[in-house]
Amino acid sequence: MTGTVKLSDQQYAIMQVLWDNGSASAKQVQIELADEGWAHTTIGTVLSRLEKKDILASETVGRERKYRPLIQEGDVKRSMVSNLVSALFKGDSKQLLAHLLKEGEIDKNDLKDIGDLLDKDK
Amino acid sequence: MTGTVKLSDQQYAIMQVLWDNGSASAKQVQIELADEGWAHTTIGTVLSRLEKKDILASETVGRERKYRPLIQEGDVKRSMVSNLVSALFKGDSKQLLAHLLKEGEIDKNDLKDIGDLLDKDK
DNA sequence: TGACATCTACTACATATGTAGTAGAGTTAT
DNA sequence: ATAACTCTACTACATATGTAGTAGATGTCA
Repeated sequence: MTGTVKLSDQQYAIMQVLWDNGSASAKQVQIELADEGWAHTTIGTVLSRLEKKDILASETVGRERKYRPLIQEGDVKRSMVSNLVSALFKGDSKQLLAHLLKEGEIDKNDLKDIGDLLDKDK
Repeated sequence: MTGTVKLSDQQYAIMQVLWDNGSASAKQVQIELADEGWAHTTIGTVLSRLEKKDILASETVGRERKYRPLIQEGDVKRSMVSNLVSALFKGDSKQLLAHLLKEGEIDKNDLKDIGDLLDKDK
């Protein structure tokens, strides 16, 4: 069981860098997330905390300390989306879909496109 | 601007009772959320905090203190879904839709049903 | 090798949240 | 009226998070 993982936006953004790269140094994270304007020490703190919670592991490779995710992005997504659906849509994903349509986040064509993709992949 | 509202699961559950009823007393909330097993004082604390943040208002009506939401459920949903899509799906709602399909949360028939509904409503 | 640059670990502090006890005001039943 | 009950306000405390400074370890360049 992967259990329920829930990350803050900040934590997710940082994990995203690790996922995208397989693993990364604090420096790399800092560079890729430069837009956010977080102090490098802030990134370091968040990384340590995630390590303490076994969400990632770190090891020194040569002179670099590499941070490596211990959980899969897909698992976290599943867990977080599922959590949102439970909390906001009474556990009914179709209501989320309906919401997306109603808010114009997606439209009928998107539905159709994805339906077509499914047919093809099958 | 409604700004960005983000509620914890617990806060959302409590607001949900207010939204469903227009407004409600702490007692009512407590009863409707009995399953959660929260102490009534816990509900009270959460209600006060939400009031302090102008997410709800309270007024004494007769001998009852009624709590009334100051923000709409739709706005909170929009805001929270949008936040999730930004954080997890690079802001692309279609990716969320794809995720739901991939995880089997919804299937092709759901897509079709909703598409039909849209046609009808139009 | 000594001054400087890097990087991580540790410390610090404010806010948010989960959780609930206690006190005090008001209500009610006998 | 007085004891019992109800309800909210206040207090309390632990954990999580956002944010970042400082110190100490290590690496690098002149």
